[in-house]
Amino acid sequence: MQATIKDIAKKAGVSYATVSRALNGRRGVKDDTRELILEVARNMGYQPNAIARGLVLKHTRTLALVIPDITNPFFPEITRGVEDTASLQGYSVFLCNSHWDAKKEKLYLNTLQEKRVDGIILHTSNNVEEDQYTNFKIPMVLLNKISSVVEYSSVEVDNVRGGFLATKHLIEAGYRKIAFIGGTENSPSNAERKEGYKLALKQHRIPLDERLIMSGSFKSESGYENMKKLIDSGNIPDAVFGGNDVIALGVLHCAQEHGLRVPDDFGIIGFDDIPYASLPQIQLTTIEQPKYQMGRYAVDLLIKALRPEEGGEVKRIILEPKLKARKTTREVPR
Amino acid sequence: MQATIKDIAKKAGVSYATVSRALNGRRGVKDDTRELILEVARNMGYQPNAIARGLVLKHTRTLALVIPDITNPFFPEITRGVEDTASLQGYSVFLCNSHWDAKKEKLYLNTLQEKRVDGIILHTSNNVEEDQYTNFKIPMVLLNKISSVVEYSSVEVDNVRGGFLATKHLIEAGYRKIAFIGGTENSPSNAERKEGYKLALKQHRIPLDERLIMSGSFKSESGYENMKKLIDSGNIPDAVFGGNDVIALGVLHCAQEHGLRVPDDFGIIGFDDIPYASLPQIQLTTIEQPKYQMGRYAVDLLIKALRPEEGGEVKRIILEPKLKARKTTREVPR
DNA sequence: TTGAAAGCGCTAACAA
DNA sequence: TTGTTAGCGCTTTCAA
Repeated sequence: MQATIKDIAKKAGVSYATVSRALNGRRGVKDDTRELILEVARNMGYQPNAIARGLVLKHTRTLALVIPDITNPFFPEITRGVEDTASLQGYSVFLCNSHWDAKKEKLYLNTLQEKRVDGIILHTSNNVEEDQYTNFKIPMVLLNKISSVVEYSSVEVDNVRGGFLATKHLIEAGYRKIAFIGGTENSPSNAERKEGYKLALKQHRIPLDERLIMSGSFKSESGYENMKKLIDSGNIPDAVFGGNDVIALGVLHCAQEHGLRVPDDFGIIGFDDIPYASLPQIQLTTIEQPKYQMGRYAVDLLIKALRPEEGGEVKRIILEPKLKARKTTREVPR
Repeated sequence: MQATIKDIAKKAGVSYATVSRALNGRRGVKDDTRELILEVARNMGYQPNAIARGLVLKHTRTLALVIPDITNPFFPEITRGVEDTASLQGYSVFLCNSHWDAKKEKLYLNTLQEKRVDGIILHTSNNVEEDQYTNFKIPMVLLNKISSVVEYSSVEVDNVRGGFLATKHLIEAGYRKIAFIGGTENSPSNAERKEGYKLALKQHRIPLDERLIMSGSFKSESGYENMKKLIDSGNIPDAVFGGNDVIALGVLHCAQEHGLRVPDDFGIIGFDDIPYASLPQIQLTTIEQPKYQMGRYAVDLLIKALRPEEGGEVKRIILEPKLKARKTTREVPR
């Protein structure tokens, strides 16, 4: 059994209130007694019971990160950003994988409330019901936009701008027949990227061809399939903007299989800048999201919201996406 | 403020012990009162306080996973295995990144004890001091071998066998001058893989050339550098067994840069089978570790150890590594 | 500077 | 079947 404050009190011959004061560095304890108590505590290998403390203090110094799937290469860096920052500020973090499943997500949110975490960082699975996050009692910050009425603080990347940047790069590199192969239809991020795509085409007076706009899921196979459809249709684009890197890699694979020469005859750009993308054998041109920073900012926002003076207020941090021109697109002439 | 058991008791006009009984599905509560209580609880949006419960029950239904770095592609799948399994059994899991730093690891282990997690799954950073895990009060299972005297349960892959399999494959594919480019010198896993390498050479009567055995770190750059050294030395191998996939990828990059034709003139095999490895553009031959399963088994082992009847006993689960022959080695004639 | 005591929200032993 | 009560390990108020 672990030593408690009472055990120390007995051994040191003081009341346990004094032990608590000494251990917590509160003032109003004579230096001699403090030293004695600390000494005794050390000898007994005392470790404060955070559960008992949490019960009276009403906070647990615990945060939670709820994401769809840590196995998806987009999330580990965010997770590191979250964990590093939380740890620096004295918080531990629960990791929960929702498996892109709204039911599972809801279940997690519930247990996390029961465990009385101080705050939650959530990257929603899509397909979420409107009332999913209503009457929620714990501070929360979002890592992606949800279309719901509820308003939470969030840190996001400017997806419209990202989509615009991607498409503009393709155009400047001389590609003209540009397709958008996106992820899930009902994902707000996906919709915004598509919007940026349309914006860029318009600005450069390239007519929009609806047959070149596809959607599916945020997976490699979806990119492959959609690219194949495009090829089979005979209406073959000379470049593709993929809804994310994983999709883009699927497209790339399909393009190469069909003998399209990348980047000379066919350009491809992704979104996210997952670690794969920069591998020397891949060198995928993409739009970078500052993933680690997103995790970092989310924690900062959350911890600020924990302080009662600052609570309540909804803040949004919008981060800038950045073009990473690599080898799957032609060089832009200058 | 959240509703408590007392609030429910008051509203339902019963004692709060009865409420506790009803809520926990204990028998000895009249059906009518139970229904009433459940109804009231639902209306008040009651959520049990896991902290208070933990204080009296002396367990928290939480586990912790301590790994070096979730950003390292080897860990996300293990993590999923851990989290999925834990969640299925009603446990939440803390994620801690030690950054390959023994000090930080120790710090984490300490806070985790204070938070009274029920058990810990640990993949140690190397360079760990002998007494790091001694006088430790919480059940723990290890994901890699530590050279220390302390004995913990563990789930490991048979690294000697893995190293043997890798080298044997290279030999059977017709390569003769085979180098081992490993990770950190003091990593037990690394040492075991090297041992398997030597074993295979010996069995096939290929003389050991110590100049072909290199070590460094488990990073891509380390593989690149060591391969470069080999090339510069003039003593160029016709195949390399990399200490892990990331190293192997570095070696591959270097080899390609120097005009070595893979796999015809130069073969390369890794270890781990990280997600990158199977990318169509990479197709790295490697030794697979059952990562997800390792996480799963670790949790099973840990939860078993939590039950007092089964506690104490040290168990080891040794998993079989498997060859994944892909495109960076020649086909084995049959 | 120190101690006594209440109370955080819950479970469980005991009594009724 | 239900209620009373003690106690989990701690912090904090109040009094000494």
